[in-house]
Amino acid sequence: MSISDTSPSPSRPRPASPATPDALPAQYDPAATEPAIYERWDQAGCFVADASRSSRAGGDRDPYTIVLPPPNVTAILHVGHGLNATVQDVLVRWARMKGLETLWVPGTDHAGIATQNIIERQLADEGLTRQDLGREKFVERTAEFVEKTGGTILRQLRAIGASADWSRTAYTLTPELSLAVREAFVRLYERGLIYRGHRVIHWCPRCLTSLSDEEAEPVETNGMLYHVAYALADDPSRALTVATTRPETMLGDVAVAVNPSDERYADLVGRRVILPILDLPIPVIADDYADPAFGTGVVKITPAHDANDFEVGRRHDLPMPVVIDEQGRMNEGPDAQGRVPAPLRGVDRFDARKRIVEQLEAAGRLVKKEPHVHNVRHCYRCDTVVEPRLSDQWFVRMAPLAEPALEGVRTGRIRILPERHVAVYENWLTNIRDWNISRQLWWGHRVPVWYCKQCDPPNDVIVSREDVDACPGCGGPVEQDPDVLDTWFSSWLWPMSTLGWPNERSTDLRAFYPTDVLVTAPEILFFWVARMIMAGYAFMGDAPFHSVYLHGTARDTQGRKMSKSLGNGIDPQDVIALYGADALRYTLVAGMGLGADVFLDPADLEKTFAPGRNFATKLWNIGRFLLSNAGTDDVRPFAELAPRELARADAWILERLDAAVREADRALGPVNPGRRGVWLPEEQTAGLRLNDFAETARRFVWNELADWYLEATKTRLQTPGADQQVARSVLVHVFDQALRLLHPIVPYITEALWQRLPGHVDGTFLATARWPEARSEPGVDAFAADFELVKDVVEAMRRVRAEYNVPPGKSIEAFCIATPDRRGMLEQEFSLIARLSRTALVFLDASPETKGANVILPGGTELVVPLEGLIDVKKECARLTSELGGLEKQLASLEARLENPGFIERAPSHVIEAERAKRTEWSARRDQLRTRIEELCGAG
RNA sequence: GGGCGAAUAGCUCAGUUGGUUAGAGCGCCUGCCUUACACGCAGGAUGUCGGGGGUUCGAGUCCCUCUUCGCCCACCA
Repeated sequence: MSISDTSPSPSRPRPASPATPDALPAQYDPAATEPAIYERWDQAGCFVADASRSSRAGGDRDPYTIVLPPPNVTAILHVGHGLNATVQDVLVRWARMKGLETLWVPGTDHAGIATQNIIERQLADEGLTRQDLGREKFVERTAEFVEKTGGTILRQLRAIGASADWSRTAYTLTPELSLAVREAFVRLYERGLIYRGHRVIHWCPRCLTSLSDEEAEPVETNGMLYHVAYALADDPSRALTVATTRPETMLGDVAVAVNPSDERYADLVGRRVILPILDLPIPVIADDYADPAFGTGVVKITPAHDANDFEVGRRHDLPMPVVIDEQGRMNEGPDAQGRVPAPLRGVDRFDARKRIVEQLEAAGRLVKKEPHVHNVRHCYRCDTVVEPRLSDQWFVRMAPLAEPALEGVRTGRIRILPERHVAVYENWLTNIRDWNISRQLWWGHRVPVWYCKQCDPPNDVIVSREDVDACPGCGGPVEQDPDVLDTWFSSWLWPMSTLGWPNERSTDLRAFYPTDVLVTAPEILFFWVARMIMAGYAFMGDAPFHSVYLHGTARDTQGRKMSKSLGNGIDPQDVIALYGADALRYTLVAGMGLGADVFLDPADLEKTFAPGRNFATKLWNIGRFLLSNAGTDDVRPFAELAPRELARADAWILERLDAAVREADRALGPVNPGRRGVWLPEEQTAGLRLNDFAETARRFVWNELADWYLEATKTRLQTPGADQQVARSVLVHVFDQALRLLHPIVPYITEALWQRLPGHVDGTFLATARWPEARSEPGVDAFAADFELVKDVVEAMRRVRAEYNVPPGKSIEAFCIATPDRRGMLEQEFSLIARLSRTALVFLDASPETKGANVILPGGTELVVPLEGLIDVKKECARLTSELGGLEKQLASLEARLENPGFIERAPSHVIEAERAKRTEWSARRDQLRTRIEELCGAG
């Protein structure tokens, strides 16, 4: 029997490994392994949470809950989702293994504008508009589309290993979640926090809807500043020059404003100027809004098409003519009264700008135009330039909601990581503006407001949790508000609504709310995170989570954000197909400091994901080694081993394992703030260092377990006897623990290997196995520490061999001078050292006469390597002299420090102690070095 | 305009309340097909810690200042 070697190395034919029934294929094949493993986890219900086990519902486990930031229901997976989901999965798997009742709620968002836009594009291809279809048909069609194609992304998340509880998959438009939306609206209305406002809002002329402030994104734009002369009505020889970037809006001008303190224009206030083109007289008013330092200090006032001008208009009780229609064309709206000249009617706003500038020029009213850089807001969904527009919308009064949300962060109930975002959060909440929540769309939650068609006044509003058929006042017919709610009005309820709110007796809500960590990108801190916190306090009286983890962005090698439009994205599925989900996850986690961006090269997936792929291969090969050495026979249970049976290498690797477990727990940090529910100052920024966790685990497995323990144990494993059993037992135990440690990052390969470990119980999964715990205190095991000296000696010998080009196959001898206890230990480890360094130690009581390469190790152990014929005495002298020089310099500054009265007086005693110990150590080494130099080079 | 942050090895970044000779990964150089692994093994090189000033016995770490880059907010028409 021989193992199947599917891919023989091209450069060297490999002999078959020793035959064992459990031997693994030489090559790990993620594509064949991963889907099958996921299927088994799923079928075994590994990811399904049990509310009754939560300590909040009478169970004995602390709950741990994460809600997935719901991707748009029409989204397809990109690397940003992959990053986001990987972070959550690492945390969730870690918590699950730590024994918490862990729930990761997945789901999707109906994404009002985004989804509606997709369907409208489809219709456009068919030559139709949504109006052609009608509202009901349109919504039907969209729902069908979502039904058919939606949720693709959730299936894709499974492929990357996301251990979400799919039995609880949520969607913002289900009846349950729609109920939550209505409840929230009605409660806020009843508290007086929702109102209908008539004001200038951001309007997207392409999506034909209003937008919130957050949805209208400022884009720096190179525009023109036009200076236009408005002649005085009573003195045509004089004119006021106003500056504007948007001349087309002058059709809606109702005044020009100057600052009340501006002496240049003091005499003009109250007089009138002639609005060019229309030849309309409009007043000159005084208002603080006009900045004397900007331009000419005179500003034209267009209340219907500028939010600031609107405020000025209100203060001065000015008319507010609308001159641009919903589509962004010049047209007569309310109050316009002939302000749009016939030739301009129906002309697009940007064409109209050109024409008006031409007309002004022709009329000699254009004083000058100059380039001007300013921010222009664009629709966050379609990038169209947003039009400020006067209209009626529903608003949420935010200031009262912001108060507890600010308090929650200030008191440590919620922490935001990285911490620098706290300032941004506080700044936004302290200056918060009311939230426009109505959208003139068809896809979304309908505003739960009805208007009676008969009552007087006719627009009396009826706000209701249930659908309304007749006016409760007069019994007459009613009409529902045509608008839908902002998508984020359902998203901000997500942590509650997915768990059953508003049903406050819902088991899930009781067992799992508040949730634990919210993992997302900083871009939606305001859109979503801050609003969820507000909703949590407003409706549940508590924060929805205790930690906000804001991760970085995936960028290409030039630092550009990965995006579809730039074509510099990476499809996670390509990476999974090529190298496996584990390789993807490992690479992302290892490359991602707290809040730091991840740099990936879309042009070279091979190189980009090599760290993950290589690491998976390494793990696989350790597994192969283990199974071929310990895979067939029964292995002694590790717990039965007596300490005195252990070899130094065993003690050492066990100590390193404990250190790795401690470090991993420290990197991931406290799971939650504990019973107090409030973070202590010292915990405020602790944990969630996924890259530190990955590095700790990698270092342990690769640099300690594979590089040293495996190498040190090979002979023992191949020599039958009691010690072989000990070595096998330790090896299996340590690898088992290592797989547990790594499982949150690379779940598939660790599960595949773990299930094949000797002693594995059928039907048990690493995904639900217990997280390792450190058994020992750091640094107390002297036996383990001995191995460090063995390592030092081996490394020193390897260095000497490399430096003097000793052929790898050639064994050499080295003289070793050491204190009796160290010498005794090294004598016991003679054969191990000999094998690892190909050097035989010859123990001497004093320095040998022979000249050779010299190494002085910490602790006074000295090695002299004769190397006849190879050693260049001059070179060796130079090397030692330079080493001595460096040491003397360091020693001198150390001495100076120790003789500095200020240091002795003020430095803490442990620092002084350490410095003194260092001085002793260094002096000894200096003396040794001097002696060797004298012996070696003294004569010459 | 306001606020926040960053500047440490070629690259990406650690560096905890000031206290060993400033670290890691990747990359680079040298040698090696050593029966788990060449997706590997062994060894190596590399930093006036952005500039200047200050506090201190002691500064990558604290303060000031300058420079250069980010990010967020904002009503410069």
